[in-house]
Amino acid sequence: MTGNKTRTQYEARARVIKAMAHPSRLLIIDELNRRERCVHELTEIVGTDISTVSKHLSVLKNAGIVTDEKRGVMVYYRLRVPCILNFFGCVESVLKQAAKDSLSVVG
Amino acid sequence: MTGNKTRTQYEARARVIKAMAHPSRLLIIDELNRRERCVHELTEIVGTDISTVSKHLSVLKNAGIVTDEKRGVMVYYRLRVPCILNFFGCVESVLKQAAKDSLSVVG
DNA sequence: TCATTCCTTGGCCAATTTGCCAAACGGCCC
DNA sequence: GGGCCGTTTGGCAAATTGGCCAAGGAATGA
Repeated sequence: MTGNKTRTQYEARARVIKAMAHPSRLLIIDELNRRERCVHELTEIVGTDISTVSKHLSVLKNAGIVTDEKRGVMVYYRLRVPCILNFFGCVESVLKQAAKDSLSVVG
Repeated sequence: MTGNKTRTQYEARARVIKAMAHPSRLLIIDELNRRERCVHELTEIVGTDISTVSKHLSVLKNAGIVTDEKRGVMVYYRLRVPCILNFFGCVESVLKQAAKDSLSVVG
């Protein structure tokens, strides 16, 4: 029964994946892969309102993808699971394949 | 924008990831990794209305994750990019880490 | 204490997503 | 043609998301 994967497990996975499914959050993940960053820095990089970035970060944090650490007035975020980046390699494969067949995803 | 990646590229990636970000679609991907399946079979596995499954499949297809092939009356779907599955390994890492800190994602 | 800086939260609105039902489409066989 | 089966599409309601603005902490320094 629980032999393999339950619906609950798929839901858990989906929550993690969903947390990544936004351009700004992907940008944030990419940036945090380089080094930790405070919210203010990320806001400049992303280019939207700081409240919006803060909400994106809380989505990522809630999904277990990033951690935060308060040092003084600043809150520094960093990636919690480095392998997230391999992930992107695969997504690129999809996009490359899609490009061959000129699907609309490639945008 | 800081790096060599444009917003457009992040949007393309997000579209692919977003297409995966649903429990039923993850289940479908997992199943298609075993072997190709027609819509009717997938409907039994997923357990929702066939029209709902069909829409999930069109999301996956549009993202370049699956292909379909009509043979007679049936439409068979299969994975287009096998590495999608490695992807899950990483998601599991996230969940495992999250479990350690008992975050809510694990649900 | 007060002001400043950094960040988070609440409120609101527009846009998107998900599910079902019902209807349409497309092969196939009689 | 007519009927059946497998699949897709349209339409609708409920729920979720993403963005901004404004207000609410929390740490620091004057």
